[in-house]
Amino acid sequence: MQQLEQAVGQRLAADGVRLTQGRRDTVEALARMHGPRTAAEIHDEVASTVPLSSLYRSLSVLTDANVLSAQHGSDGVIRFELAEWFTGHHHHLVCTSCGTVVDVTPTIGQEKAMDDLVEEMAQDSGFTVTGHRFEIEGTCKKCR
Amino acid sequence: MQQLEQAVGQRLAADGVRLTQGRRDTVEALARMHGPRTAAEIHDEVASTVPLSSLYRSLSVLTDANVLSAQHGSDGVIRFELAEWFTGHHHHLVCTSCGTVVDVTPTIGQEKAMDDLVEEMAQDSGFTVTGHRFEIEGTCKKCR
DNA sequence: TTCCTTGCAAACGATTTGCATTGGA
DNA sequence: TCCAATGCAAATCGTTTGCAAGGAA
Repeated sequence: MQQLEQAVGQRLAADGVRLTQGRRDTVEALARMHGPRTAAEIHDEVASTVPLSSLYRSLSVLTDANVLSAQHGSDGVIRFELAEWFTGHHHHLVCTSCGTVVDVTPTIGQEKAMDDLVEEMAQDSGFTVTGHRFEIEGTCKKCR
Repeated sequence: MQQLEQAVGQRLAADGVRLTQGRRDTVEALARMHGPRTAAEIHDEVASTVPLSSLYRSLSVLTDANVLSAQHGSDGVIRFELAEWFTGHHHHLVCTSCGTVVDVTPTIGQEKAMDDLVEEMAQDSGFTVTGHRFEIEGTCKKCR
């Protein structure tokens, strides 16, 4: 966990901002939680030390510094998680009923197949491909 | 356009709701606009006949009836477009610089490959897969 | 009549911001 | 010291809703 903290510190420093206790708590909570979480969910974990408005500010700073990545869910709420340089490349399974999001890590073969698809499909669009987002929609156990 | 209207009428009827003038205007504006549009953008087109709150209600009814599909953008705003039964199944190429969105229609083979990937990746998640969203990120000609 | 629909204004809820205060390098 | 960071309350803004009036079957 110290190495995570150190890496976070460096990324923040590169942006000219500090790694404060509140930000440390936020990153740690998120690391503990595994997967995308809303500000409210994170706040439940750090409420005693970080008020909601400060949490939002931390999340914003951390996302700018590429420590976290943010995704806007279909329920209109933003979910945060550790960026891929830490968690590894992955995709999301989203429950269209309750909004729950679960990480799915593709095998090398799957990712290769996906990259090939991406290249093929973008072929004559004039775009330079820089990445992809793949989201599997479904209904989770609880909602079925 | 009459066939679109008829199909819309049927879908609404199946939900026990009416195809009113406001809803007709909304669908037509969207058909004219090609691609995902926000409520505000649609409202600009129909402001003289449909107040914003009614527009939101129409969009909700139309989405429930599967006449439209809604997507939550990375700016937290909902964008609506004609559902795929009308536009055909497709994915989006998004320019991460200017936000431009281009439709990409996969070939049968590509879509098959994608479906296989989806099934594989969702395998032991406990989710019942209902669909997928695939977004290719890149830089468009203009922004390069 | 019986529902569905509409318009307006007010309510909501997640997120953001102004401002005065605190704290770390 | 100096400027970023914090805490609180108030403001934003897209979206939703209550309610009374209007409309189609």
